[in-house]
Amino acid sequence: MASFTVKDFSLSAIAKSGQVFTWHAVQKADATSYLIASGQQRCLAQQTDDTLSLSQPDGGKLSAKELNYWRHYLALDDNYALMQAELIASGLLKQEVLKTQQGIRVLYQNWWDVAVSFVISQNSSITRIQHTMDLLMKQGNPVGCVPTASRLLEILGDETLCSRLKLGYRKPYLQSLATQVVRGWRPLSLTRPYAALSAQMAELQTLQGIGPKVASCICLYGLGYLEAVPRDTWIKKAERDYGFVWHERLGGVQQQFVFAWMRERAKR
DNA sequence: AGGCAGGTCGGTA
DNA sequence: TACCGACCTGCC
Repeated sequence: MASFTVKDFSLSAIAKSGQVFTWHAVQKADATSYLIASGQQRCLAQQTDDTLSLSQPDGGKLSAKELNYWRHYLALDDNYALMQAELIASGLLKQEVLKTQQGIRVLYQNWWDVAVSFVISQNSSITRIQHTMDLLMKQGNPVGCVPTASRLLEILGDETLCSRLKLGYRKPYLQSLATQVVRGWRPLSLTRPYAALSAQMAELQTLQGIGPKVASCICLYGLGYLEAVPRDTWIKKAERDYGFVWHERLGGVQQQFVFAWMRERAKR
């Protein structure tokens, strides 16, 4: 089992931050672990204070290559102290917001996982999204991962399997998306590394069921555009009620803290 | 019980 | 370009 020393990092805060639906919490005697899926890979992550431990789902050792993959996925290479300092210095984020939301990171997820998750997320609730994703991932190959595009088409075509998912009007969207990907469609930035956000956004929105919100999610969570700001109901409320404006380079990171802050204060 | 939920689409002004 | 209702269905 590999261990990292982390600072101001929190698996549970990330799990609750609404950016990822491919984690599965596993309650153990002493702590909470998370089974994490990304693409065709899975790992087990556990945190005790400043120690983060990563292993294979069965507890086995991860290879060096796999460790690199998960280290990047979990944004362990990003300098959040610096990014937070920049956001504060810009005047666009108050210390008060950061203070109550320590430990959040914007993950570097697999873009397909994000696309599927957030097409499903539209006009739905977080608990329902999580439930649907859990069911869907049981049908993945390997089991526990988001189904590949071709596997997804099989599932959607199987009345028995599909009816359990209760996708509603999102089903044709997923069908169309998966069909495009099977035909070889890929996000622009994967073939042209420095594609501008606006170009990538426009291209994503040509797909059925992907509007500005979902496209932003794919850009931020799945393609590494830290400037992309998904404007959902919470963020629109933050703009309206508190006048938030987004940092031109780190708007997506800023948005993630604001989102958590808004949801937390709504509980009171 | 009935409205709402991390939106998108197609139609209208 | 901007706004509006419809939309599957589970959950509170």
